[in-house]
Amino acid sequence: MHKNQLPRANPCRSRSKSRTRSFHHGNLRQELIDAALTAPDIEGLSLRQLAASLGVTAAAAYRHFDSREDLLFEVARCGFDLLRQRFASAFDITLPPSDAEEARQRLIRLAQAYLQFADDEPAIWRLIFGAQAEAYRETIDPQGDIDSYEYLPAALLGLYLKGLVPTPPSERDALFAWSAVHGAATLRSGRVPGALIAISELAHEIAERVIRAMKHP
Amino acid sequence: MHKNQLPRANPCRSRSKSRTRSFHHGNLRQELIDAALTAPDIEGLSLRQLAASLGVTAAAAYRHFDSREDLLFEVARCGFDLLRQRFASAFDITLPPSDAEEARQRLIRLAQAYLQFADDEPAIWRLIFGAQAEAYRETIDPQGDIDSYEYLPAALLGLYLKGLVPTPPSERDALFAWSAVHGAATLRSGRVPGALIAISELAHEIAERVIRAMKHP
DNA sequence: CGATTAATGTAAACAGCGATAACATAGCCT
DNA sequence: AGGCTATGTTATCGCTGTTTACATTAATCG
Repeated sequence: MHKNQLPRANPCRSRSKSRTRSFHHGNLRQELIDAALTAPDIEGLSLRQLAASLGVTAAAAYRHFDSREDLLFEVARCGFDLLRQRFASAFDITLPPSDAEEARQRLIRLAQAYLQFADDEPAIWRLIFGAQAEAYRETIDPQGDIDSYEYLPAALLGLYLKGLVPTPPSERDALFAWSAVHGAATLRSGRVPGALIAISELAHEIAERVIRAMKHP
Repeated sequence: MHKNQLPRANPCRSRSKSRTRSFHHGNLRQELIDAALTAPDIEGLSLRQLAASLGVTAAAAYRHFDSREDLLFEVARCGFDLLRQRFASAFDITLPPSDAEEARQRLIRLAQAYLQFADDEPAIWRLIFGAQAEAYRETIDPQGDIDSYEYLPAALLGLYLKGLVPTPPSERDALFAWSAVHGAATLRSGRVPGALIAISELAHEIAERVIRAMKHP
């Protein structure tokens, strides 16, 4: 008596046009999530307008979500997955870095992925790191095999393995590095004056300083 | 024909019970702002409930604010001022640091003030650094003589003056330092696992690393 | 195949919201 | 005293999230 045995394609950002045929709808639920993901202000979304934009009544959405909050929660889950995918294309976490230079590049590319995501998807960024983010983050378990939180420690460990820093990275090293990147992304997305450097440059800058801060214990 | 000639006490967090006597109200406007400042979820506030909590109709609020957004804007202004006051009590910006140790302490205390504010006033923190923060920050000019943005550069300059770092702080040094502190505060307020160290310890850690990152250009 | 049932849509209603307009009164100024 | 302005109230509007009752489609099963 499980809830859903439908062949609902990939859970996030499914490209499937569904069965397209004139069924009631096909696969609302995912289309609602997808539509929300592309909205300019996700948290400010009106459920009625969202439903209407898909040619459907607001009440129809309640066949798939308990409440507006529940919908936003699922949107956040997909948002997290999109971020994780960006991390995944920054470097292959299953392989160790080939040399010191690649270890450094991994950190830079990770920072860049973070900053670029905040830039490309400000609405999603605000949703998953904004006001109610705790609630989401505490309850969301990773979609794929690899947790997003593993990438940064992995990158830092690579620095140590290739001799760029003298000691194995501690949890605090990771926390500091994450703070620096997250803060930079936040300030940038908030258009704080002075934070508007080019992303690649900013990523370099942060990575270099993070490494430097780890050099002398 | 200026808008308000009333003796409305201090603009932010006035303790005045107003004229108390049974006038229509006394000084709504400020009481609305004050009540909003102490709400657990400022952005989610209902203007009607807020007004009702002061024994007043919602429409009354529109005698003092153009809209709900306008009210939140003023609340944010006061929130910024509260943060500035915390900075002001971290150190006296009008005096140079007495020695190297005090220069270091200034940075630590500044970071601590930042983190403590996020901890003490999470709702205000979310309001002024949250979703629509850009709009607020772009339009709000400093209440007092000294802009909040001056403290961090001043603290970094102190490091240089007392020989703790070899070069004068650049704008990027300030940006990186701010990113680190802001990111740490954000992760902490978001209850990110691992970010829940004691504040004073965290402030130390960040300050030390920021200094370290500035040492080798 | 045909009937039952579950899944999924609509329509109508509710209270609460931000906002506006019309009206009432308290307190100040001349 | 008389009038003006500031500040409140009441009534109303359209929109929101949410629920209820009903309709229809698609899947299941004897």
